[in-house]
Amino acid sequence: MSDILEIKRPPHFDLDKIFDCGQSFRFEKGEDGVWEGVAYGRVLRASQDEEHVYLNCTKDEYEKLWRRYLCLDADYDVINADIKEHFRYGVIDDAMKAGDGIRILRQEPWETLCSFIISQNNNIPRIKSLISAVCASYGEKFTYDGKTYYAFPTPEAMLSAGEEGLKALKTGFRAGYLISAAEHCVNGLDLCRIRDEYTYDEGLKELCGIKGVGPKVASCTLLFALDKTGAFPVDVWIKKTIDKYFGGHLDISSLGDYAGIAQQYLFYYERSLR
DNA sequence: AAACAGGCCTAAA
DNA sequence: TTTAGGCCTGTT
Repeated sequence: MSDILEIKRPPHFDLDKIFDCGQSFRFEKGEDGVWEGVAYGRVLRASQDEEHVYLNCTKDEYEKLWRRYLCLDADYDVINADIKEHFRYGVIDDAMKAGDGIRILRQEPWETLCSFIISQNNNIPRIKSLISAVCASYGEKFTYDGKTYYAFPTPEAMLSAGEEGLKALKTGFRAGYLISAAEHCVNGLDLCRIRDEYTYDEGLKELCGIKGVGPKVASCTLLFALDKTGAFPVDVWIKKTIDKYFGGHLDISSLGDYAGIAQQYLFYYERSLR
């Protein structure tokens, strides 16, 4: 077994909500209560109790990668206070209470883009199984702790899989969209540059230039991977929320720098009512 | 059986 | 510029 790093569990941090709120698709909770998944080409195992969070990494790896990935570098008291200032409707209080503990992960840009391309017109179990199939077929295989895992395929690997190769995995009409995204990335589209140098609006415009990427997929990529916490993805659940609590209209530009985190609270809350 | 699932594209007004 | 159908596949 590898080293286990123990860190103090901060307020507003709950692995169950983080991995179950719909932002990521490659983590599963084991019988032992440990969340396991592959990100950035490595296996992460994470568990928690009241006081601590436990991670299968060294202090160095934590500082370099997982601290940021898990968004343990952010102060959610500050973020939550900002959200409360920007939302005047009562539902936000219920949503923040229900969703307390969610953190917006910093996922891999390319993987996130593809994941949300795959998500369209699809349900979550199927999204997960499609992503898993794409990784197993075209991702780099590696071994960790005696078990086999697959990284998410690179844009080059996705391209060489070809539309037919992806369709064989039952991705359907999304296969062409994945190829389109891969072409953009292989031909110079630098997602990290969108993260580091572009505004939200510039990033949205750039991503929507990819065939098969519209406002929803683009804003999910901006929010879940490219550090644009102001991005506010509107899917069917958020549409429902807007109709139900906001009189059918919501001026997204007035919601502040953390609108996307509020969106995730609202999304989680509305789904919890099912 | 028909509708729907964490949208987007295309064609047509 | 906005609005309806259609789309791969699977589940209810």
